[in-house]
Amino acid sequence: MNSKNWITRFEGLSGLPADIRERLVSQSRTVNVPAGMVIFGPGKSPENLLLLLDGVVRVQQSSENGREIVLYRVEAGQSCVLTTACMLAHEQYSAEGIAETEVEAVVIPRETFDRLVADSREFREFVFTAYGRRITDLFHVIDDVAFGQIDIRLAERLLALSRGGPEIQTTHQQLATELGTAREVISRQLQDFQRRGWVTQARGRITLDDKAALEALSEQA
Amino acid sequence: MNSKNWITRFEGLSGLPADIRERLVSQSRTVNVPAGMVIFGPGKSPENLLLLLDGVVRVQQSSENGREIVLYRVEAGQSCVLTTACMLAHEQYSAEGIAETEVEAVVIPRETFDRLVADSREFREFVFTAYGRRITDLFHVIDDVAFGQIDIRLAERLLALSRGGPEIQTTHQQLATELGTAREVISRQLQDFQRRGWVTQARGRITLDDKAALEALSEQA
DNA sequence: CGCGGTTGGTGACAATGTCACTGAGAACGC
DNA sequence: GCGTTCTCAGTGACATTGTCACCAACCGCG
Repeated sequence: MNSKNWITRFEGLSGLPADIRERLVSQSRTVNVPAGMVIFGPGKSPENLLLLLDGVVRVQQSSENGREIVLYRVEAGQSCVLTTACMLAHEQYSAEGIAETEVEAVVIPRETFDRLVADSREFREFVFTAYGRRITDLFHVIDDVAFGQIDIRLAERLLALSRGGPEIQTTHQQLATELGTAREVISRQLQDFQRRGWVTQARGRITLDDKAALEALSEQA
Repeated sequence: MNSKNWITRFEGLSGLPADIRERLVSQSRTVNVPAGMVIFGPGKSPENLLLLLDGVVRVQQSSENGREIVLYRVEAGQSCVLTTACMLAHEQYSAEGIAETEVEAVVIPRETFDRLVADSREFREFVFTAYGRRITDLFHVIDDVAFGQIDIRLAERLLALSRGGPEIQTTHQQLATELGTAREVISRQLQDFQRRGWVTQARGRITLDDKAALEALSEQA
């Protein structure tokens, strides 16, 4: 990614006036982060706003007893905005962000971010729109966890993780973390799906044989 | 509330420069809302930022099957910031805000809000700090719902709702809504607490007889 | 007083989570 | 190759929480 035209990759930024674009580009830099790296987390508060050019960042929360739940994912073309609230509020984030793949991102320093918010209505709109989406995501998580049934949630998540291809590389434990439940629960549900011929399992790998059926189930939500 | 000095009631706003304070006061107005009124919700997106002078707004989410859960409360001296993300993002809020008591609030129009964010670093800090708190609240809700045990959560909530006095005016159904669970679950837990001598129940009313015990339980979290 | 709506109690059962343990593959060193 | 060790998955027993159907006590009101 050597181009200065990364701005065009962000829907909400394309309308920025030239001088603001100039500042965005000149006062930021791009970084590459290896897969698996913890980008921010408890005790490691984010000092910058990240705009993802490539890769995926998974944001999850851990509880004391060791269980975890995935809150949302930040994908290429999106930004880690929620961290800005924490970085400007100097507050401790209880969630952590992990590079799920190799990640390439634009780093905008706190100070630059603040000035852009001050100087550009379009940038403000970009930021608050991104906030709105994330907050909606969080509401959805709460709804799911509080009221959703596991089989439906699992079907949904399998489809979301499959992304076109029919095969998913994952363990039961990882799926349990996705949904904030226990591994055994996932194992049983997957066996149920397998009995019905909807999926095939192998060690560390799940094949979706009947996506239509999974979709039908997930739409009962 | 006839005073123009409501600004002093907001921690984060006291540092605003004189001209900004002037604009805040002149371009806003105060409203009084009766208890029980729905301030915003699905199909009724908020058009303004609210700063609460007095009273409490309860923000909750409802699912299709009729169950509900309380997300957080906005109290005097706080603001309904999360609505700003939705109002600027033109996005549909799935949560609703209800005046839990009579409410007196300052109304800041969208346009004024946007300009204040642009022109004042202190105001930006105020806004993002408020965001940070709310988001932390949401994380806490997710943690609770996903991993918390009911008895502990109920004890916590009883203490939070009691606010000094030992008595709470509420029904089992309302408590169920607080925690996103079913009435029967609350009924059983309260009976358990009663058997242990921690609370006394009457129709629509609960007395906390042994707060220490409830606190001990809630701190097992 | 009787009536209807609200509130709370209860038992049976379903769904999910917890615990303890087993066995099957994969990875590694020798 | 061969065993050792670790990760991953399967299982039964049980605890907790949620669902359903129903009843009883209480309240306000005509």
